[in-house]
Amino acid sequence: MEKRTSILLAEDDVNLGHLLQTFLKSKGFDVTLAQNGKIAFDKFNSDTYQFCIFDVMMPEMDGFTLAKEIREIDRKVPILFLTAKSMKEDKLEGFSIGADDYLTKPFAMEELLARITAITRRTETTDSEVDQHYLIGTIKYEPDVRLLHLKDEVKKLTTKENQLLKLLVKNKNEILDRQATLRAVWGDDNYFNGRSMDVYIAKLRKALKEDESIEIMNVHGKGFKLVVK
Amino acid sequence: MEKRTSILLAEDDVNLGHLLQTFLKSKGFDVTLAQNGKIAFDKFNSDTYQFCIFDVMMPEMDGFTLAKEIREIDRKVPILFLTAKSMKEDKLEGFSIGADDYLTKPFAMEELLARITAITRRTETTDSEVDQHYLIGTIKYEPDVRLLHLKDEVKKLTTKENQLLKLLVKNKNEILDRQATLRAVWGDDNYFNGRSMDVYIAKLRKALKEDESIEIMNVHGKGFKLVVK
DNA sequence: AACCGCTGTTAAAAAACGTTAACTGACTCA
DNA sequence: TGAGTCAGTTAACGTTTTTTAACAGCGGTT
Repeated sequence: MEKRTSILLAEDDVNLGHLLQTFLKSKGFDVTLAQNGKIAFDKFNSDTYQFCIFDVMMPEMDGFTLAKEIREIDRKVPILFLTAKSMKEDKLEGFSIGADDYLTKPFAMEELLARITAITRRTETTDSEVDQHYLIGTIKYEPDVRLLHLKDEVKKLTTKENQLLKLLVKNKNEILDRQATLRAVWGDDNYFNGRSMDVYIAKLRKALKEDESIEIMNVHGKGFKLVVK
Repeated sequence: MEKRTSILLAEDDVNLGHLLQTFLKSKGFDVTLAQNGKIAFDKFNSDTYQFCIFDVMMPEMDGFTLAKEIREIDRKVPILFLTAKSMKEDKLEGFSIGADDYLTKPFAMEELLARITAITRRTETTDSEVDQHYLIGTIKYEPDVRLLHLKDEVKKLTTKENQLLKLLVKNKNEILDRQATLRAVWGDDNYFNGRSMDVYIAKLRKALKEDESIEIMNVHGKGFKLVVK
């Protein structure tokens, strides 16, 4: 079976949105269209994307804010901004957030395609296994199908377990920020969601405890860190 | 499992950042990318790195300031600067801070690699065990897993105990500056954090007291010094 | 000696986290 | 339609970690 690069496209202009979606699909990409930043953020956190294209100006949540939120939990996924303004400050702000590229409207479709392929070629050597799977110590983990291959069982993870573990794994050996995680997985970082997250951390620890070398350690006041000795 | 030299790369230009990250990863390094100096400083203080590459010009906190802060608490970790300017004053300022090398943009990837291997070869003789562990007198200490191997117990250190002890050990036999430590571990050097630090010094003294030859001595008004007789 | 800022230590208070179990709402399926 | 299941949240209780308070001692200065 052949899997394709999936792109998350956040664009509030429905006309342009559909146009781009149709074009990119015809070029062999899986394209998910989100009407605004909030929807895009939710989609990013519930599925897996290899690439992001964000319009800068959008209702609910603009492209910059969206990118900032995403960068807190994923420092690698390529982000390309679309903007009507060509102001340099905008560009600077975008790049300091962690943009990989920029395109000023109006632009040619082929131009967009060229940038996407340029960026994906750059990143695909290292990690971009399109069929995502990880090894946590000796335990195989497939986030896309939410499966954890234990010694004598294949454990099916729930949505929340999977979202949380995916973030931990993507940020292995680094601190996964508590607030950012709550916003990404629970949508809001209030007290109760915090407690809920702690419950899920306990569940994951239990699920992973068959491999002694795996530890989800707490960094007081900051977040959690997945370490494998 | 095989552990690799981990590099902290502070670069605000995401294009270049990813490019370098990808390249260095392909060459066998663990590379953590930070978008600006502040993020880099936090990462440096919560994880362990064998090498630093800092862009000089960055938002939030520039490469020189970052290096200065780090040099106050770690005088050994190799720092290599990337700069667009080739001005001699810059070079001088960088070297006076304690830079190990310099690279002026644009540069060839292989050039960077050559400098890194040159520097790591130079320093690895002394201490660079990639799998970090220290001996404080007779007590084994593993900062990455926050463990202190005492005579008849393996003590788990808390986040703060570990951060503080790591700094003391890295600055063994030298004065660990009070203000710099507070900024590194507590983020701010106000009065209460100072008192909190004194409490933690007391805790560490208690934890290490089984080995009579270890002493955390105070240097009035300056800071603390870990000495092993 | 008298003073004042700095440090040592212990205890209490306050947050933050760990864990288990009860609860809730949604869905399933006889 | 109503018992059963399941994911997720909330409650409850315990523990750990960190901060703040309180008091005592120390070091340098005048």
